[in-house]
Amino acid sequence: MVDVATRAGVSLKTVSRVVNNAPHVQPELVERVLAAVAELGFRRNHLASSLRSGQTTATVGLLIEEIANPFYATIAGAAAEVARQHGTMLIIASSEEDPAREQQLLRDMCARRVDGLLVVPAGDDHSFMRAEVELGTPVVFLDRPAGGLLADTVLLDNRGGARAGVRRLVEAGHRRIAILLDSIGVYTMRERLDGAQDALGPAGAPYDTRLVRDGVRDPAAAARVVSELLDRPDPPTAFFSLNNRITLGVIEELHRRGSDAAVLGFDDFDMSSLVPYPLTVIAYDTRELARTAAELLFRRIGGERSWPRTVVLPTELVERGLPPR
Amino acid sequence: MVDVATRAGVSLKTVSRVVNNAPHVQPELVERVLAAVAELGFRRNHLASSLRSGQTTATVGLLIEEIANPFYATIAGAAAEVARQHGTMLIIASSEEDPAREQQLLRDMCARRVDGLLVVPAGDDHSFMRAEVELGTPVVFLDRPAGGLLADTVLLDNRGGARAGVRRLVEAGHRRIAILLDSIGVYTMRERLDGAQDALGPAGAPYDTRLVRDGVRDPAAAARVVSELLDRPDPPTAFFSLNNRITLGVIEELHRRGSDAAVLGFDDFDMSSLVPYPLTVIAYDTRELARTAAELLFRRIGGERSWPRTVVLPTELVERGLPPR
DNA sequence: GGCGATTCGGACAACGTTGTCACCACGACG
DNA sequence: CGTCGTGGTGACAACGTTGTCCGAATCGCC
Repeated sequence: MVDVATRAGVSLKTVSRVVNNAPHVQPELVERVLAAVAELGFRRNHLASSLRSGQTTATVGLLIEEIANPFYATIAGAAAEVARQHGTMLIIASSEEDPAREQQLLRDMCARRVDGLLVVPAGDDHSFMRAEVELGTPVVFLDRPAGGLLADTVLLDNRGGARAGVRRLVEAGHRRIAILLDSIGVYTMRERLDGAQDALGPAGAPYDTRLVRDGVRDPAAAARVVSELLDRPDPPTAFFSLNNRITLGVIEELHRRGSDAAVLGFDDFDMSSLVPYPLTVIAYDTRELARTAAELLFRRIGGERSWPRTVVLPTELVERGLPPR
Repeated sequence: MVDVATRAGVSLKTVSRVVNNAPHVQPELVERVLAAVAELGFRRNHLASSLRSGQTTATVGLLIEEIANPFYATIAGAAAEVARQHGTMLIIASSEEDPAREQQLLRDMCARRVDGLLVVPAGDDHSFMRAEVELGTPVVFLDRPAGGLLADTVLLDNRGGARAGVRRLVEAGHRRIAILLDSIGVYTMRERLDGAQDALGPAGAPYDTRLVRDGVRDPAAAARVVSELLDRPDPPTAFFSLNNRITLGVIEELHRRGSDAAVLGFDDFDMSSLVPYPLTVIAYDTRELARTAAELLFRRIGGERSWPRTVVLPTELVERGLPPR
């Protein structure tokens, strides 16, 4: 900027004013400065600018589990769009479900003085962020609640969705319903399982722990579990899979065997039209989840100081076929 | 830092040394400083640090078309992983295929003084970046080449892949091969089309422009085009779709009609095992594409000064069935 | 005990920018 | 004719950190 000022024959400050479109600068000087800027290829240093003027870096951080996962990619896309509308850049980092890494990444983002944070929590204790939050960095949690920290949160109605889906299975006459899940350690899984339990008991369909299988990590594992369950003397007539990776394996195995068991899956499918099986899913709007969280974040950044709130977004039961008992 | 220094009863500089793990500080003073840091909740300001020490911000920019698209999400994931190995954060932005927006985003990232840029180009003129590149910001282009700028580039062998695939169709006896593409304006599409042309001519299979359809944006459009082509008096016996969105629509329509035409698709499918159709695809390793580009970028950031190079990664023909003519 | 070498702390400036304030010229107003 | 306000400009300090350099304390050695 000093060089630009020298070249244009004005003071440093005048260059600053021109660069920031400040008023009260003679049009002629503006011309000269802009010419010098162009000639010297001057680019304003955003770091120095943020440092000096203090408050805003026009950057927000997004912490998710894994960028390549379509669910998180959708979240990132929606968050990036909202950020862009606010003239803000997005720093994205993956915790890979590792609480230690989550903590380190969040600290690093804070060190970069982001204006705010959007977090899909991995760990279950976020009290280490209390200092930052109290110092004024807004944080919005999404998909899962924070642990040990009062903050804005946007969730899906996992429990209600599971309840509605299982209720539907029961209405169709199913009583022996197998439930396959990834990991009971994950909040969303617990909620979905609780929802299923809510719907089973009152309906006279026992919640049979022998039909609940935890630790189903991938489609292949799901297929094996389905196979094993179908070989029981009293096989389930319906399968509720708690995420779409599992649903995929369930369908493959049922299809392979020519079974007509009903399938209910949490999470919708992109290519559901191609799935060779009548499939009912509990769907939700991932973009809406991220958009809601991001908009809440920017309201906080904009200065909104109300009490932290938790928003729960609805799920929808999408029936593409449901074989009765 | 001043407060920490006061509290620990040392000078500012000593705090700086402790915070940066510099040698030659008495263990006892280190203790005191760390205690003060903890008590006051001090966090180093990464902005100020980068500003002062000049060169590195430990941040790189990634510019893609659209985060939510699985192809770009995979790229982002791989790039983020490499970045993490280098202790670097990733700023991700979407150009949405808009050259003007691409330019603005790249400028913005440069203003943030990123250490380097990973770019999937949207526009076809990147000469506006010459100044930055010459000033020392390394840039690596991936998936598509830059326009009007000499820079490192990592590409896929689109042309070779298409050639091999179409050659395979021809070997299976197909002569009337329809080709469906998104937009001829996109580099990768042109390359794939050229590859197909390479393979058709010499094989005595005419490159029939009536069987080439541009502007097929989504699965529904693809299905309509397939339907129309099949209704011709002399329908194609094989379909080559130049991206996987189109492949999806082609398969849907063929499946609906019970047609036994062959399908060759560029891009692999996640759920190919569920696709109710024998499908041959030209596959490639998206993660490898991004990893190669990112590693090249970090070598540049690390100071490698060799002549810019272009790396072309191979594609692979994956046959999951190919009905003969 | 004197001397240089080693070790470590601290004062100061600088990174590139912007906020504050002061200044100047000019016209308006009493 | 003097004062006041206003538009236009610049000098200076400050943001939070780190590199440079100087000097003080300590140590070993002759």
